[in-house]
Order: sequence, then structure tokens, then C-alpha cells
Amino acid sequence: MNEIDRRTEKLTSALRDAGVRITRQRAALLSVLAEAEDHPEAIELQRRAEGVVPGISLSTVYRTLTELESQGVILRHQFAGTPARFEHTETTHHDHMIDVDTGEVVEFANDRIERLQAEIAEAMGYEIVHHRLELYVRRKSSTRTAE
Amino acid sequence: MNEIDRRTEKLTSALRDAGVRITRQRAALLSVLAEAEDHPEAIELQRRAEGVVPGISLSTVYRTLTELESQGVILRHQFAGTPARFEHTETTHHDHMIDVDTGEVVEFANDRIERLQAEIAEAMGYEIVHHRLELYVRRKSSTRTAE
DNA sequence: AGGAGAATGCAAATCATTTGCATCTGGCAC
DNA sequence: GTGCCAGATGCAAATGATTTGCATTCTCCT
Repeated sequence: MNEIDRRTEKLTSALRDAGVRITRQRAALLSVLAEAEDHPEAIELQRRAEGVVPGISLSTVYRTLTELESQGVILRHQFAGTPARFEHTETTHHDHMIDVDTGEVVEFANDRIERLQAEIAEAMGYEIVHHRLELYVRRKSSTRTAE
Repeated sequence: MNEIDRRTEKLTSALRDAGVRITRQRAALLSVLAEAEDHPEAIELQRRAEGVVPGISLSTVYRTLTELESQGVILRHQFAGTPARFEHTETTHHDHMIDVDTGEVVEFANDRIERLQAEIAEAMGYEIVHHRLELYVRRKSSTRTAE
């Protein structure tokens, strides 16, 4: 917790230096995002932020998320058929595996895939701005849990 | 053209056998999809289908696309920040590269990436239901065409 | 040809997200 | 510290893509 608070504080002043006003609602969202170990969507972030700033509006949440995204502080993921999910940029790059039965999101990273992607783009005269790799998966040989 | 008509006809009777009624609007969409060499979105498909069935409604287009998708006849792609785009399933599997400046979609395929994906999922106890790999790219070393 | 049930068109509903606008509030200037 | 003002907030209404309810119209089976 202390660790998270320290990072959040550093981030906060960095943002202020970048000309981003740190309002109560933004501070709340920053800490909520810093604590999140999952990939929450906007509404869920609002719910969590309400614990700190009751009455925070959904539009503010969206506006703040957009701002933080363009500041490179968070990432926005648009998985198939669901609202966007957000994640802070403290972690190193990784891709996602989405369990189609539960909706659970698992992270993974693989250098070889990254390199192959760059090679492919390169070979066709492009450079990668960003990419999206999502594996929609199902637990193997489960004895029929859902359907 | 003859080639496309033949395939469309075969597809049509296969669908009928599967219990899918072939209405004028569905037939129109099937041929429009068969002829498409790009990745059109629903509205564009409606526009093209109007040439054959004037007055075809957007809801019918959507309903038909959903039906054809579940019949495995077409694929629905949801690229970042744009309406869904559709593509018939005649071609072999491939992924997409999206030029962020022009919106142009380029297809590519790479066996090694496919294999790596399967391995990764496997190693974590999952099997892949489907995946999404999109490279958002920019032309290399272009002397500033857009911004 | 006749009819049952499915498909269509239209308008209205949804869902996630954005925006207009009047009101509030950070954070620098003094 | 106090005041100011550009930028941020909350609310409600707008947007954009897609879906849905319902009355009407077709498809295709017999």
C-alpha cells in the first residue's frame, strides 16, 4: 500500500508538471487505478472512486481516462463485445488471454511473437504503432463446467 | 464473376439445407459479400445491397450478418474505434494490419505466430477458441504525408 | 395454390461513450 | 493567505453502432 501511495504521488506531481490539474476526482481515479490488479471498465472505476469522492460522475471518469490515456499513464483495451477496460502502465508490456466462459483476463508476454510482428510489418514497409493480440480461450478438458 | 456466382449459388443451397431461408435481401447480401474484396462495414454493405434490393433496411443487414456469422459464412472484425467490418470465409485464415493514417486494411498470415499462440495457451492450460491479432501500423519513412 | 412460421421494415430502445453548458475549483499571482 | 480564471465537473441530452418489438410480408414445404 505504501509502495502504491509513493508511486501514485510521484505520478501525480509528474502529471501536474505536464499541465494536468489534479482534482479530487482525478486523484481518486489515479489511486483506484494504481490499486487495481484486474482490468476494470469505466463504470467499475466510477464505483471504486465513489469510495473516495462520492458523487463522481461517469462523464468525469471517461474524460479523465481519456486524459490519462493520452498522457501514457494508462492503457485502454477494447476486448470483443464488451465495454473498454483500463489498466495502468506500471507493468511491462504484455498481451491478453480472455476466458470466453468466465470473462476472466489473463496476461502473458512472449518476445518471439513481438519480434515476429515487427518483422512482418517491416517486410511490408510498415512500422508498428501499436498492436493488439488477444487469445479468446477456454479451459482445457474441463468436465463441462459451463455452456 | 462466373466463379463468384457459382460459389454463391453453392453456398445458397448449403444455407437452405441448413434451414436458412434465402430471401431477396439475404441473396443480395451474399453476392455483395462474395464480390467484396475489402472489409466493408454494415452500412456500406447496405449501400451495396441497395443496388440489388432497393429499400433493404439496416436492421435486416445486421440481422443477416449475425446469422451468416453464426453459420460460419462470414467473419466479423471489430477494429479499434470503428464500426465492425465483415469478410466472407472463402479465404484462408489471416490476420490484419491497419494503416492508422488511412484506415486501409492489409491482410497477412504467419504460421509461426499461429503456432506460438497455440503453445502459449496450451502452456497455461487453455485452448484457443479464436484470436485477434491486429497490427496498427504506419508507412515507413514517408516524408510526412499526414499527421 | 395455401398456409405456417420465419424474415422484413420501421421506429423506438439499448449500451457505451461523448458533449454542451452552467457552475465550481485548482493552483499560480500577488 | 486571498483572489482570479482557465480548466474541470456534473447533469442531461446527444451520438453512433447495433438490437429489438411488432405489424406486415414472404419463403418454401405440401
